[in-house]
Amino acid sequence: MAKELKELTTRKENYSQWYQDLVIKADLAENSAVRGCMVIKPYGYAIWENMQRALDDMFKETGHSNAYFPLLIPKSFMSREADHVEGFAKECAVVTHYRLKNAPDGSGVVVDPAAKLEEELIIRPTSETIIWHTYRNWIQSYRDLPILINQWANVMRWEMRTRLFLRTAEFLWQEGHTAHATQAEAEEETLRMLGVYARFAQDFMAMPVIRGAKTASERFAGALETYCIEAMMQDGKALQAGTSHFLGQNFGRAFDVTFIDREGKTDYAWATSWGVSTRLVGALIMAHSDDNGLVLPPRLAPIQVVIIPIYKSEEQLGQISERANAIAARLRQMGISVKYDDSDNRKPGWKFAEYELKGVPVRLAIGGRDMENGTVEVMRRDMLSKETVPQDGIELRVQKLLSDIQNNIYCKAFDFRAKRIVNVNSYDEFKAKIEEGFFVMAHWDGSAATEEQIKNDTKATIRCIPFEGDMTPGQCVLTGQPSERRVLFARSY
RNA sequence: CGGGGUGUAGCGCAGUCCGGUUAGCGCACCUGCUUUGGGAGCAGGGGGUCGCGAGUUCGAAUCCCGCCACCCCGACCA
Repeated sequence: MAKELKELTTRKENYSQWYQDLVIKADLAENSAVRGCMVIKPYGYAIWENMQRALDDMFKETGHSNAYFPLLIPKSFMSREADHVEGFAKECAVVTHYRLKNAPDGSGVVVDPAAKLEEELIIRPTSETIIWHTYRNWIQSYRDLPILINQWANVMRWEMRTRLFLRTAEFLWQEGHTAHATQAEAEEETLRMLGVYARFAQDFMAMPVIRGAKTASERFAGALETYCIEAMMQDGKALQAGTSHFLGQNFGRAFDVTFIDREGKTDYAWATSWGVSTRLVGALIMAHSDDNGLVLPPRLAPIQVVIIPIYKSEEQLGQISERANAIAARLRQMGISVKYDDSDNRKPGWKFAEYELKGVPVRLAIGGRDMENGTVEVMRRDMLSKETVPQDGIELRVQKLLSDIQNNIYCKAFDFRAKRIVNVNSYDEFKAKIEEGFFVMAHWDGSAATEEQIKNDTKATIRCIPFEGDMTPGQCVLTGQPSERRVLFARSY
């Protein structure tokens, strides 16, 4: 195994340490000088850009448009919706002044007390309030509805503890905010977008997810119903990978957004909001990586194919480059992103290890032997297996391989999860399986008190009430009270 | 905000207990030669407010006092 990777703690030893090291070694991101904020480096950002592109296409297909709303939100907006303010107040950064001045004693700059804002501004932790304030002016009639808008933005939540990509004080995300004339339409939209997220996770991230509803205590602040997709990381912990909220008329009422319906009656608009964030990059890493580094699904990999020459002289490099560039050009014509790495300050072995660390799905190596035989060595990252094949027809072979890899990574993640989901019927078994890192399907009596008790005992929370699965009634694993159906418990990030 | 830990070259660390030459090692970087099919070898070279401040001392990375920053483990969360 590679030298530098040996320095990494192994996945089993300390998973979260391993994760952080990997993010840094693979050059995705680093901690910044600002508390809890992250610098996303070019390679990490490229993954996010690929995610953005795919998601944005899906949003367009479902009729949404992008727009942009202000970063700063007047403090008073936050208090318009009671649950919303309760949920977010404790993690808001607040702008109180608009000017600095030189310190009288020459020690630097200080906040100018004379420049105190009459009303403080909140750095958005989410944009429901500013957006619904704006929608008020956009909506008069049912003919103005629905409004289907998405925003790509940064938000800030002053979290106590942060972790690269998974939880940072500032993060990048998209937030969809829609307004509808009827409850049914808004509910449909909520579920439609949850479906978009689930498809994105499975088809692009190669990450199977469980769809379901949050319990009342885990609901988004101000929502009537919160749906989510939950994914299993390789340490068995759950990661909430996306949420979609049915907000009812709460924000319509709070911001006085009314419209005249077909019958001429006035009603409040119905709302949804939904979002995914740069946390997905963290999810991608934790779902697939192995001890050699990242394993990126081809559909999101910034570099899908890397070509590495193995040469003994400048002259030989010239010949290999000619061949490699021709292959690269044909692959690019097929829409495949290719890097030809002929840098001469690294040896082939170093490059092999480096691109494995970075999760490049396919590696082609061409050396003197291959030039004589008309072959190329193909390595697939997901299996770490190599084979030597003819250069003729390599493009189609690579194209097929990329799709095989995409598929295989998904299957691997799916199998991993399947082995770690279990039905349990006793509290002892429950505790044991949670401790082992399982997703546990268990009966719950529906009360917040039980949920809380289980969380205190085991650190496991109800991740969701799944849409699919065992619907037979039973008895609560803690209290023995009647339960309509099993729900999903796990420890989570 | 509680409990633990760490600050020494771009990165990773040793040295601190028990004060004493010019502060050291690995990686990276620069130069040269040999190498190149799994993280190359040799030789030479550059790079340091030892987190900050104040103290003890002939002498402080090391001891005392104060401060700051970051990391890990909890409580909070996309």
